[in-house]
Amino acid sequence: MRLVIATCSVDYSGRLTAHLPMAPRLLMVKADGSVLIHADGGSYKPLNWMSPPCKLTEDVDTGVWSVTNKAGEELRITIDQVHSDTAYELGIDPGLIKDGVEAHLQELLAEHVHTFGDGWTLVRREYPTAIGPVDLLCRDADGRHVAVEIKRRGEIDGVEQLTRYVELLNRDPLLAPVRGIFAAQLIKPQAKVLATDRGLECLTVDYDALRGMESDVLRLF
Amino acid sequence: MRLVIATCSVDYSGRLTAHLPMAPRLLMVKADGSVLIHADGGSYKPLNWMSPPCKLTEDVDTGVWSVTNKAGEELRITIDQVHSDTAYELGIDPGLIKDGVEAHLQELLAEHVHTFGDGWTLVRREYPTAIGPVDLLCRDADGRHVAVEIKRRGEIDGVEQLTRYVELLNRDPLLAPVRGIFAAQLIKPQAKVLATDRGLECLTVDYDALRGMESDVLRLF
DNA sequence: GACTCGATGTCGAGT
DNA sequence: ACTCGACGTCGAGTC
Repeated sequence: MRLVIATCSVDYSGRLTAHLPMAPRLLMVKADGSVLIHADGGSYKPLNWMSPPCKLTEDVDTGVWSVTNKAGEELRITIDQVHSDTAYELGIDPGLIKDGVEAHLQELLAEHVHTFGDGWTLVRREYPTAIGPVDLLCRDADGRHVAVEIKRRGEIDGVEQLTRYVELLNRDPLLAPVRGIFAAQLIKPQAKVLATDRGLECLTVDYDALRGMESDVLRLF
Repeated sequence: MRLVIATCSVDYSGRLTAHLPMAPRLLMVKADGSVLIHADGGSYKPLNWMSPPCKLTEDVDTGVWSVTNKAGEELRITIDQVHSDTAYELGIDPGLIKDGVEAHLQELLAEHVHTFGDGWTLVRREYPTAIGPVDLLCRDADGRHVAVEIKRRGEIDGVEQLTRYVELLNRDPLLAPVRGIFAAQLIKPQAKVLATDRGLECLTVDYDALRGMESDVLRLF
C-alpha cells in the first residue's frame, strides 16, 4: 500500500463526470491497483476512487496520474505538490467475520421455534414459493400454518414481502388459513402500523437473549 | 489526518457483531474523529470503520483503541505493533462537483423539450401523482399528454415505475390517453423489451450532445 | 428529526 | 458474466 499526501485536483469521467478542485488530500494506492482519494472528513467513502481491476500510469514530468479500467472510465489526478510519499507491505488480509445477521437470527428462531408459543412446530426454513422462499413456515398449537418473515430491522418493504407470501400461501387449500408474523430486532413504527393494518402480527426479537436460549426472549404485540 | 500502519485486531459491536483477526493494516483517523481500517485490497470500503460523530480513546498501556458513538456502538482496536504513525493537516476539502446525474438530465430535457419532436410542450417537471412525481409531463404535437421517466441507466425497475404512472394518469379523463416515454442515457435490452411490451416508447439520450444543445440529440426507437 | 429515494452505490450469492 | 437482493448501506432532499 502506497500513501501519498499531495495537493491535487481530480477529474473522473465514466458513469458520470466529476471534478475535485486543487486541495491537499490523501491518495491511497492499494496492492490490487485501486486508488482512493480521501479528505480529512466526510465518511468512509472516498471523495473519488477507481475500483480494481484498473491500471495506474504516472507521468513524472507533468505530475499527472491516470487511472483507467476496462470500461473506459478514467480517473485523472493532477498533482501540484507532494507532501509525503510512503509505501508499506501489508500482505493479504484474513478478512472480516460477521455475526448477528439475518441468517443467524433465522437459524436461532428455527432452533427455538417453541419460543413462539407452546406447541409450535417448524415445518421448514426457507419454505419455497413461486415468488421466493418464506423464512420460516411453522404451525401453531391449533395446527394453523404461520409464515414468519425475519429481518434485523423491520421496515415497510419487509411487511410488503410478508404480505405477498401470506396472500400466496392462502391460495393453497392445504395451507389456508395462514397467519403471518413479522419478526425483527427492531420494528419501525410505520412498519408496525402497516403490518397491523394487513392483519399480520409483529414480534420484537431480543437477539442476545435468544442466543442465551431463554424462553422469554420474545414479546408479542 | 492521522495515518497509522499497525498490526492489529478489531472488534465491532453495534448494528451487528464483527471481528478482524490480527494482521497488518492501515488505520486512518480523520479530523472529524471518524476511524477507517483499510487492508491492502478489496475496494473503497474499509474493512471496518466508525462514522462521525464518534470519540476515540486510546489506552497507551494496553494498546487498545476504543471508538464509540452516541448509539452505543463500539469499535475496539487491539494494537500488537505500530509500524508507522504520522499526522497531516489537510484542511477542509472544497468538495466534489458532480455532473451528468439524473437531475441534470431532467433539467436539460425540460429546457429542450422541443427536441422530443416539433410542437411538443412541457406541462411541468415533477408532475405530482398519488404514487409520486412523474419526471416530465409533456404534450405532443397532437396535444396528447406524454409521461416521461428519466434515468441515467434504464433498467427494469424504471419501466415498472413508468408503467404505474401511465396507468394512473390514464384513469384521469382530463389527461387520457397518455403516452409513456422511457428516456435514459443507456437502456438495457431487458428494459427495452419490457417497455415495448407495455406499450411504452424508449428513448436513448446523448448527454454530451444535449448539453451542446444540438437539435438531433435524441434517437427514437 | 423522521422519512424517501438515488447511488460511479458495494457486496455476495445464485444461475 | 449477469441478475437479484441486502446493506452497520450513505447522503441529499423533503416534510
